[in-house]
Amino acid sequence: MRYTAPKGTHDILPSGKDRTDWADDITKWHWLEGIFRDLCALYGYEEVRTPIFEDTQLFHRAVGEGTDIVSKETYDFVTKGGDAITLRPEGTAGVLRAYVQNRVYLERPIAKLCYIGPNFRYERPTKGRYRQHYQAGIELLGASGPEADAEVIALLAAIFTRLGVSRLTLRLNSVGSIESRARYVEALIAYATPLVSQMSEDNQRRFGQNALRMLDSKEEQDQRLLADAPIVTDFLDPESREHFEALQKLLTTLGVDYKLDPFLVRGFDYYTRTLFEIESPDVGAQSSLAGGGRYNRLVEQLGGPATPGIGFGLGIERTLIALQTAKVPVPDPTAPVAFLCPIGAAARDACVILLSQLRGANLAADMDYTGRKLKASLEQADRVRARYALIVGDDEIAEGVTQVRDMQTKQQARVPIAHLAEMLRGMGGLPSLPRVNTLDMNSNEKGEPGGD
RNA sequence: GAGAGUGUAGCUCAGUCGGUUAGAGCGUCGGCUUGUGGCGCCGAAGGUCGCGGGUUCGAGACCCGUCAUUCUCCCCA
Repeated sequence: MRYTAPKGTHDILPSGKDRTDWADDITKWHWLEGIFRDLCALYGYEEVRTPIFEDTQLFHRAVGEGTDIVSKETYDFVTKGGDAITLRPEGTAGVLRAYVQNRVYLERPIAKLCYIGPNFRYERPTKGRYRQHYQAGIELLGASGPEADAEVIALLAAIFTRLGVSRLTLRLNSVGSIESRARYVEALIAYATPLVSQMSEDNQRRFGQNALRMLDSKEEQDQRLLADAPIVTDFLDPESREHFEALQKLLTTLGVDYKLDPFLVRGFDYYTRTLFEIESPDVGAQSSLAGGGRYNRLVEQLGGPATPGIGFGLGIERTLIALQTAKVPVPDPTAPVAFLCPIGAAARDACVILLSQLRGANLAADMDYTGRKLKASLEQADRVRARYALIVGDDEIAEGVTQVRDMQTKQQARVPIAHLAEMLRGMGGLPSLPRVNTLDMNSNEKGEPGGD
């Protein structure tokens, strides 16, 4: 019996080869996560980590019983102790639960939180859709003004800018308050009632269950029938309208491009007012890379004080697929400064000690353990893209030196072991250049810092 | 939940009308210097042809089943 990863899950592996999918390549993940974390710090968002499972009721209440996610896509189960728990299908509910439970609002009237972690949905996997997928997201709690919306959206846009993706669309909509949305849904149902019999099977079902979602249909007949449907934004209450208009002005001021889309509807019930989504043409049918919106009643619903909030979630796998398709350049993973190439058994012993000393001096180093010929060790040094190969044979041991070979220039120098760490650190980019008398190691390229 | 496609070496894939010994490129390992890498040349290792059954003198190929996987619908990140 050979085991395979469960359906809809995937392994993320060391990269090296560009043949792998980026969504399976750990260096791409590190890169993306690094950009996300840097920007969160820049915008003042602090990380929180919450459990990957919660009481089933939390998700059912927060996300909405009628949504597809809850009605058919959650991983629900009962523990041995009889508790009903659910693997989290999205990030916001758990973060808000933690916010309320720990009374974070008492210390931080404005709480700016970010998170990154796996979510689970039981659905049929396709390109860019996984049963276990990762999202990076933020939540801004306690601020109701349009500036908060603008900041959250600007941060999202900044992530993609820094990643280097273009070819994206930011779609923007407002569904208004719960009351104005209800009025709109009523009007929509009134409009659709005489037409519903001509609509697709799916939309007939939605008509009864979640009329708003009819707008999301990709069926041509549905789109035609709904072309003259009432528009959500015409039903906004005055405050929501003002908020929405102010947000648009702010986005324009900030240079964030967006496209108004009154048909944008999202899968969670908790949204109020602002809704947005980032779309890419590069991920097959799963074009939505990130999405979010405002949820002014959710904290209250979860037992906290009435607190406005807004946030987004960004699909990491999907974003990586889009980056790969768009051939966005990604920095290489860091390489060791030194790779030790021992010649003979005595040299191997000496290299083990030397290796340990280099690492103790905070220099990324590695060595050949296979006992192969020097040629093969140098090939290995080349393969791991080491900046220097350190060649150690009986001669070098006798003299207390190593041959330091610059892998780019092929220049070599005998360097006393006592000076090795100092010299490598200097060549790693720091100022203190060694006074080694032999060949000049003229480094016209400034190397990648060897350290981390 | 529904539909379609694909499973041959570590990876990407050829394999004709069913024909006897299973193919290439890349990768890996070794040789081309006694201790000097990238390019090139030579060589080797590596296969339950996803698995089970069936048809046939003969199956990697055809049929059935099964598992895995990919894509699409639904829905979402």
